[in-house]
Amino acid sequence: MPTTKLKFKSAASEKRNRQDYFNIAVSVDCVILGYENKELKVLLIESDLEEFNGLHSLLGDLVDPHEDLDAASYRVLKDRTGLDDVYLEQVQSFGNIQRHPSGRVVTTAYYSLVDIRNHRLQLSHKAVSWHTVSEIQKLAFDHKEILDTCLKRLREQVMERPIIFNLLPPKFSLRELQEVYEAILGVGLDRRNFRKKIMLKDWMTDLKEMETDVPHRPGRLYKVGAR
Amino acid sequence: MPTTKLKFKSAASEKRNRQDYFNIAVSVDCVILGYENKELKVLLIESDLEEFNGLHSLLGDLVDPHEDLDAASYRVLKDRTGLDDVYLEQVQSFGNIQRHPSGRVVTTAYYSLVDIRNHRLQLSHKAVSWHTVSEIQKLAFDHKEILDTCLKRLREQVMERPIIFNLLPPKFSLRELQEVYEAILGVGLDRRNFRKKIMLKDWMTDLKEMETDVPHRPGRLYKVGAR
DNA sequence: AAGTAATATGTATCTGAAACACATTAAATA
DNA sequence: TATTTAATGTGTTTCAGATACATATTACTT
Repeated sequence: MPTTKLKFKSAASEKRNRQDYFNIAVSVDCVILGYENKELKVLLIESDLEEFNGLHSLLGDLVDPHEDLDAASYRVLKDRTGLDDVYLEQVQSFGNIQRHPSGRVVTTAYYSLVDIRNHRLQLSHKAVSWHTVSEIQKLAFDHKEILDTCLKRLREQVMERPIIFNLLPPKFSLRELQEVYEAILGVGLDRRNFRKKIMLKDWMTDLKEMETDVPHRPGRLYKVGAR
Repeated sequence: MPTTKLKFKSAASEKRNRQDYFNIAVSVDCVILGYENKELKVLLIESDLEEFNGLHSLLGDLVDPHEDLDAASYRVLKDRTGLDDVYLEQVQSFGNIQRHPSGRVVTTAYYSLVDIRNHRLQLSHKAVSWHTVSEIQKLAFDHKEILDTCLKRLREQVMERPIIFNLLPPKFSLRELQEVYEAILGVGLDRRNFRKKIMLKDWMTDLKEMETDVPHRPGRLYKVGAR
């Protein structure tokens, strides 16, 4: 705990005392995304606030004064999913006065991509469950806006950086990969053009293995990573 | 001031009481950018903390519990420059434990583009001044990292959205516009290709006027906005 | 053995980006 | 007044990436 006074010299800070400035709580909210049955899913919890009775909300928590902001989002993810080696990226902060009915809370949103079929994934609580992103109409707090903002950022980044593989199992076919892209981008893609484009990026390695248990001609399997 | 208890149910929040969670201060920091003499400039203030003696820092302030996060950044900008109709965009939040030597402060960074030659622009304080971005080596706090992050975002957006015009006076030539792009992107651009590309965007209107007071053939003047 | 459904691959076309050259204009200079 | 200078203003060619599109192949199913 700091004992030194914070020094800020604006008009606003001069007319208020130090205690006032610790009347804002800081939280993180995680948009934890998964992919299953050709649909993008997000992990939600039933809101426990009366104001939001029946609505779901993102997974979040207040930030401990002794932990880094990023660390708080990793903690939420670890607590809720059991996973600690996942992709997590800060998107934006939301700080309207009235966004939390119980008090002033400024939250920072992160999005994360996890493999739903990963056997280490264990949900922390019965009230936590996967929801199809495209079917979500309304969420508690400003969480629908946060979700939409994170999805927009994800769509912008998904062709720029090799992050999508976090949604897939270690071995995957090009068909599966394309279906994930289609679920995220919300458009159909030409298979031949998709393959050329994705192959040029050098994000995957051919495992020289074939799919099994598919009711049709099996495709090649790939793993993430060059070489 | 909320009287209801904040309800959060994680392991971390259960083992701490409410007061602990108001021990994080929230601030905003503004990367206020201008353009002059073919160089990108940023508005800095001399740090008043002993730890950062001699170093400059970005313009920021603590957020008032009764103001929106975005409103706080507008207030900082208004207080420091006198301008209230400027482009301002949130970039990212920075929340490492030790980023502020006097206590725990989570800050949200914004960048802003202003016309240095705007006559309404008035700096609030003698210690506030413009610095050439490319010459900045070190800043107080983590402000160098914040600056770099904002510049990166600016470079990503400058060809996507018509924001660069905020750096220019109401009437400008294509040469001036290109020079601003070159200053931001840090590269030289081909004049003919630049013109074609920028014209296709429909961001500007031909004023049917010519430059005056230039020691060479005068160029056409444009203003921002289609039609 | 035939049918089905998916994999695998190649080519022609279009669009935007990049490279590049010359005529024009106004001011400065001789 | 003619010449020089330095910038404006425009067009074409080339290249790369994106898009549109068709046929042969393979494994399973019937």
